Amino acid sequence: MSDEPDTGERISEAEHAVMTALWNRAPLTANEVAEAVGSRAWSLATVKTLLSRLVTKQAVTTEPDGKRFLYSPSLAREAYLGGESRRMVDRLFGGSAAGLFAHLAESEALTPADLDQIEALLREIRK
Amino acid sequence: MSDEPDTGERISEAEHAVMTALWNRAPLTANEVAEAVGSRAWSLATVKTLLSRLVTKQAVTTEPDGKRFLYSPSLAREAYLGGESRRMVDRLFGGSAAGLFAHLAESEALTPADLDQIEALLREIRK
DNA sequence: CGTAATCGACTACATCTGTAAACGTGAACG
DNA sequence: CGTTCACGTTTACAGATGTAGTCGATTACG
Repeated sequence: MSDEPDTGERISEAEHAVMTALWNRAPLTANEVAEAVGSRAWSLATVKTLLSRLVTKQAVTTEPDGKRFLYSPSLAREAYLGGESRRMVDRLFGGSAAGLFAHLAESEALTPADLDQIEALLREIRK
Repeated sequence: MSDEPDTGERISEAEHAVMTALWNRAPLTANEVAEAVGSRAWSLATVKTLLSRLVTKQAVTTEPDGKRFLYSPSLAREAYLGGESRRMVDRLFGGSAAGLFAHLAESEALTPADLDQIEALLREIRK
């Protein structure tokens, strides 16, 4: 029904790490992605598998570059964050962002810096 | 290292639905849980499997009641929400709650009611 | 008492996920 | 020109998850 980045396909945690690398800098070769996600200590094979799966899920596109491929994110980071954070707020707090906020506040999960920024954002919105 | 509700074991989405039923009202029999999560249209067998897995994960405890069991949440809702929301904020927003908030704000995911509540909470915290 | 209903426990099985090796092919190098 | 690299593709496999059927014991009903 459309050729947009398929938002319906769920992206797993490991895949998300790959997406993050590509969101930070793209296009990248498989090797570069492997380096970029270095913290995970994945074998190159693993990274290739994840990239393939992401291509299948249409979250990443490829562009031939000589004998290899350059990978770029097709799914925008914003769209992904939007979907995921909405899912989470829905699932955990019945869709109430205020519920989430209340929880973070109660559990001391908010740093003073967070509070300042949030306050500033609120003022901005209310302006 | 402790006999507390095992926070380490991840709870899946389906399992979370069961936990929600138990958090809303407990103890419940397997049948009652099945009714409580009615929206999911699971067979009773499925609910029983999920309950078993939750017991294994030590997120739910049982108490014999004649020939059957009464199930109660062992893992507190607050603890679960805390863990999950933290995970999400870490994963998606590099640990910045303000980042999450900014995203929700930008994507128009905040209702006026949310804004009011958050503002009130902020004032409360700052008091 | 015998049989049916009820329960939890065990088993089943297709997907998805994490992780990676094996394979085939074309390019680069000696 | 043959062999080794470098890549993408295919295949593998264990563990988690979604979903549910089967089994054995126990209870309740007739």
